[in-house]
Amino acid sequence: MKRRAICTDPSWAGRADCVHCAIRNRVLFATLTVDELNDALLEIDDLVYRSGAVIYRHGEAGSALFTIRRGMVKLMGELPDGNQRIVRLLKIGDVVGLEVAIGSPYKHTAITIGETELCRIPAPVIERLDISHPKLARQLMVRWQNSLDNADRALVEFSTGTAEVRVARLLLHLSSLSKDGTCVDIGRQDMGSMLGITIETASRVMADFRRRGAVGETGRGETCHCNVDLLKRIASPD
Amino acid sequence: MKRRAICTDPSWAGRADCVHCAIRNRVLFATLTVDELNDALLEIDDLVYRSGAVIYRHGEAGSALFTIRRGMVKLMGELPDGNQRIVRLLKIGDVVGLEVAIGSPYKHTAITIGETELCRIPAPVIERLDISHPKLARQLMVRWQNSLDNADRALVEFSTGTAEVRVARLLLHLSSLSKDGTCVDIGRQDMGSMLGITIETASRVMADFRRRGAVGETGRGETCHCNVDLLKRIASPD
DNA sequence: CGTAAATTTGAATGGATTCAAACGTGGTGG
DNA sequence: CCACCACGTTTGAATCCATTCAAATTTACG
Repeated sequence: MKRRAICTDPSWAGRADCVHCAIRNRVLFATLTVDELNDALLEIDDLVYRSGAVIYRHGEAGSALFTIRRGMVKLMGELPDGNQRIVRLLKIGDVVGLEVAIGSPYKHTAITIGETELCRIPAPVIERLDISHPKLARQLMVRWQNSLDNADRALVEFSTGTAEVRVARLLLHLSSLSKDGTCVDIGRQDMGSMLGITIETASRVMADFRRRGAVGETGRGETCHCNVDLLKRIASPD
Repeated sequence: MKRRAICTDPSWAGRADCVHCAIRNRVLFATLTVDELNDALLEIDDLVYRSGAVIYRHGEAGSALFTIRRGMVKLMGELPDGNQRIVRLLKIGDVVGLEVAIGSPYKHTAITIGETELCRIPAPVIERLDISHPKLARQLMVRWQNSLDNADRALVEFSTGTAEVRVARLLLHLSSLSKDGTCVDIGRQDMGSMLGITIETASRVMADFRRRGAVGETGRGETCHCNVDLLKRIASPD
């Protein structure tokens, strides 16, 4: 189930437009002017999904793409034999479901990690803006390249080396998303699915990291503190 | 070293334009008209690289992108600690170095597999066409999505499961590029680098496949014949 | 408070790596 | 033409890392 909300950001709660959005300079419409935006505003919803909610499923005809305002989204790739793997983790400012911009059905199943707030942008809005505002096309291309960089990173960093090295690299990646060393604890299941290892191995490595002081508790159960220097040394042994 | 050639395709040898190109409907300029193409023709070179040649290196400022007319290209991703991994294999009709279209430096090191013929398209040509012909922008987006699909596939199919399963899936992928069951033999080194396994393991699996009749010789040393049905059964065990 | 789900830990197994050596092939120079 | 070297491939044996299966423990939540 998903809950409808007209913007839950405290700084501009109650407004239904992107103009005053706190993360506007980081999202798809960064290059559009206020006037240009007004066309699209009426059709853009701000939605809050609970943790573990399915945004869309692999193969569905894509009717909209999304921008992440808060939280995180995992894209799941599925094998013919059933078991699946996390292909990418998307964070604040990232676009979910970019493929609908070229009329393609969704290529993954998108699931939220933690309570997540999304702006839902219907495909026709993109089409319309695309024709009238060539700058948006460039923004879309930048997004595609960004996704591609992430995908390549998942291959090179998160699918190569020992389990220990992979976990270290993932923790470094997650902690780089926030200023301080804190990073969201994404659960052993997701960790394993992202790194191509089992949940038991992920758990063992994390337990070992805790013993060695590479990670520590932050107090809140959802986050953990990372010893960046030590993790870096583990991630690329000289 | 690379050798300059004004189109080596026998069917239109000697011509210096794309209009009569045998694979034009599969490449970037498929949607452009003859008139629209004429602007760009003078600056587009047709180049033949020998096997194992470096087209460009990771981090270089991208001055051009390329279309593959013949042969194959591997994109190498590099880890900070030196060792590298094949991120993607590009085939006929694919674009190499798409990132220069948004002004980015090259994200990989691109190396040819077998003698390979490329059309070199300078970045300014893309920029110019992009402004005057909005259809090209869409073609570029389609290419990006294509690369993304390949990247995701590398993760889900080629980096998950046992070595046996991965090799089977790679052979199926390679054989799907040609009509019959033949597929280019990409060498154990590349095979391992693509699947995240060692050359010894790749060699052992291939030897086993030969014994079981999953692959056979074609006579020429560069290609091998695949038993698609058997490989499919190995690739996804029920 | 009690049940379901996620995490942790242990012990045995298995698959891939590592290190080593043998093999085949293509090219170079005597 | 053949010896010789370089290079990629193949095969073997020992080791190591991750998985599997199982059980215990903790956490989340109605």
